[in-house]
Amino acid sequence: MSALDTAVHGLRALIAEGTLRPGDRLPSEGELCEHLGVSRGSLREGIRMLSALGVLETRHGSGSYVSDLNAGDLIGSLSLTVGLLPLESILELYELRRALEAHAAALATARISPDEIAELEAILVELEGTVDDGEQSALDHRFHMRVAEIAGNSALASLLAVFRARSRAYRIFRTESAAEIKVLSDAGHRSILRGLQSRDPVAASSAAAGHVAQTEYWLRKLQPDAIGLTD
Amino acid sequence: MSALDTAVHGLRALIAEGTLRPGDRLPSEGELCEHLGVSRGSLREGIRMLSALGVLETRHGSGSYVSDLNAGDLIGSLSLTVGLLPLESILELYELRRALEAHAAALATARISPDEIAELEAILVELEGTVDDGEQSALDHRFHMRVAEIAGNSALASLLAVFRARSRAYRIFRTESAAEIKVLSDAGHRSILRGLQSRDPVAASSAAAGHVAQTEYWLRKLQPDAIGLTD
DNA sequence: ATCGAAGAAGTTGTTATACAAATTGGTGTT
DNA sequence: AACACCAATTTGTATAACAACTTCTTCGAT
Repeated sequence: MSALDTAVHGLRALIAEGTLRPGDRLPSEGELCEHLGVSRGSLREGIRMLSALGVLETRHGSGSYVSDLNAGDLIGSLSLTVGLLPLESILELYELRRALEAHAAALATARISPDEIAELEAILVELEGTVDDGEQSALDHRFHMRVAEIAGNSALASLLAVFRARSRAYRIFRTESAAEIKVLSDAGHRSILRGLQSRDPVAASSAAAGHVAQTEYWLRKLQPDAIGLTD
Repeated sequence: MSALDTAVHGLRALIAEGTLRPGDRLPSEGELCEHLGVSRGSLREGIRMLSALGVLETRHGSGSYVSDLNAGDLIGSLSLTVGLLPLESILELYELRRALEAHAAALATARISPDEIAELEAILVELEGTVDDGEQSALDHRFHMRVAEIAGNSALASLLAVFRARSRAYRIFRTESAAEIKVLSDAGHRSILRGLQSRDPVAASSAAAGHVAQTEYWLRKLQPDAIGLTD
């Protein structure tokens, strides 16, 4: 077993067995080196691996701390890498997104409050009133994020946030089909909101699925044009 | 910007802009240090972060290589950390799993072949004939994994594999309700397979959703007993 | 007594150096 | 052509030293 493996497994074990709990500060690097029997360099590489995965957080001059271990944050650690996926993988993620957005919409119908309905309404009004592609993208993002948050499952919201972050890189609102896209996109959002208002989970989820499928269709169609900045 | 950030962003940029492609070997650590202007230690920490996320792979004595960048492998990198999540998060993941297994079953109805149906049938026969909890868990795992693979979306299959890996830690087949669980579990699997055989996506997906919901119910109910080995 | 500045101690961040361990490619022998 | 061997390259590991930051204590002024 390599020194790096020793460090990673050792640290992970300290958390898994409860010796270190979320929020706790790890012993200093010096102590951990002695405890695990590895050099400081190897230990630091191990700490970095776990911090890349969202398990640890390090503060310069203070120490390393165990993160709040929740599904949402751990899933969020994927956001650094999804930007590297090729278009083929993105389309796979769209298929997932379709199922997840539909599920989120269905869950949201059961939990949404009048205030939240008004909030979504306000977002849509603003979205329908703008033609700037950057604003459209941002408001579209906010609308879907709020629905996912209202659904009340942080893992679901994080997963959708990761997927959407990647999708936004392909700016379909900037293509020559932008006008047509906006009309159908606005209608799709309205349809989702109607489903939420009437507390009809089937209507909301099918509207969400249809909306994502529509976006996916445009992305496939405009693929050559849309691939712009990978950020 | 810290030296570590310089290293991570520098490496990521080399991949994002296409200078380094999947399968390529990175320049040696010495060259990268000079190119990025950081020390070897900082560079190595950066490489470790990206390898923890499934973007790079390092071979002792040979070099570091860019991984096959696909959604499945990147999602698979979560498997190291989901084992650290508390039960509360696991139940969130179950809700996701319910939606995803249902989606996978629906997709599978459209793509499954007669051979694959026979394969699933064989797994169920074996599963129904055993009472050993380890075998039951393994066969249950194989059945669901095959369905996810047949669905043809590697990101979906990986995500479900990650979730299921965590669920298996809570060995509900070993509780005092094992007998009752086995009867309903077997029936649930049969129901899913019937949906696949008849190529009825609604039947298959609702059977899958019901099966997961049933498992989730048992986990909630047996929570105190079931929490055994986290590994 | 309270507040604030200064400083000491502790911790992580970064670099440099040296050597061990593994792979790779070539070389020469059979 | 096959094999063993060696040399070069590369990653793995350890150690040392110092910089940068945080935290807490101490001390002094108000």
